[in-house]
Amino acid sequence: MYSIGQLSKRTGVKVPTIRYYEDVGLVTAAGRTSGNQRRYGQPELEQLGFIKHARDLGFSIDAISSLIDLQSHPDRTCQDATDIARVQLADVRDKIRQLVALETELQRLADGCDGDGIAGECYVLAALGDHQLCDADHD
Amino acid sequence: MYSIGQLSKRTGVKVPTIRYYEDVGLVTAAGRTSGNQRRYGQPELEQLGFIKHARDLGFSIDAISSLIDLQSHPDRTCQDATDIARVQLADVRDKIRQLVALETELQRLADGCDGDGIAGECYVLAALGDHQLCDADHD
DNA sequence: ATAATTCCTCTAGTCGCTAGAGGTTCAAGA
DNA sequence: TCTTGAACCTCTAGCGACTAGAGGAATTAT
Repeated sequence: MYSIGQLSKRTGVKVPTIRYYEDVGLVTAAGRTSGNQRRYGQPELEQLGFIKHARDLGFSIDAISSLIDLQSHPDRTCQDATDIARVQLADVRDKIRQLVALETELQRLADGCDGDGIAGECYVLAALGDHQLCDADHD
Repeated sequence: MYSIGQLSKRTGVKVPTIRYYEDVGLVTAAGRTSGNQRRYGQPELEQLGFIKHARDLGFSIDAISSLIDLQSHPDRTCQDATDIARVQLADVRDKIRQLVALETELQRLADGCDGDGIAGECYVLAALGDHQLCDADHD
């Protein structure tokens, strides 16, 4: 049996976060000692590991809920889980695409000025004020 | 003179967001008609464009505040503005690095299962439950 | 003049936590 | 057994950057 602190150390999920997950119903309420402290077993450890991994991959709490539902209905087809992963993948690719565009512009921004000038003629400020100066391939 | 709605259309910043920016002091409070409606001129349009552009680039409200301070003190050196941009650039690169790692794993996740199986033996669910199955180059 | 649209303020909600106050329980050493 | 100190408990409030909705007033177009 693990206390919430031990569970936290083993999974890397912070204590208040575990309690938060219980609050929002992502994990089922843990058993308690006579003194009202939470106690966890192996299954809870594994489930929290699953959640941690999914959160690290950027899945929303909602998406993770769906995945957990799937786990507890193993007779349902795998399609749903794959769909959730694909949506997530598309999302990540979109973010990458956007960030790379931003990287390019920020690079030009940071390079355009050697930092020696005065703010009145600063390229960074000018570029931010005038979208024309950038490649305009971001939003 | 523009109403808040016209300003919104021209800048692409939503009406409630403009009011929010005024609330938190990012833009100075607009002038009002006798009927208490906000009215804007060209300088406000340009400043909001600046803010929009900076937000699109991922600058925080705080960072933008600093940049605006710099604009209004054009005698200060450009160094500060460049620093802000560089920090932002480092941040973006870090995010890209992380996302690319995630992309790789999600790709494998989405590919591992053709969606025809049942959830009980779904690769997505298994992979999320067992970090061993992934390249472990993310968090 | 009237009707439709836009505007106003205000409060509360979103997401995924995080921080802090004030109090209780547990585990280990003396 | 007692004591100490760490870990636990609940509860409320806060973060960033908005977004939504209620209820009402002003503006604009017909």
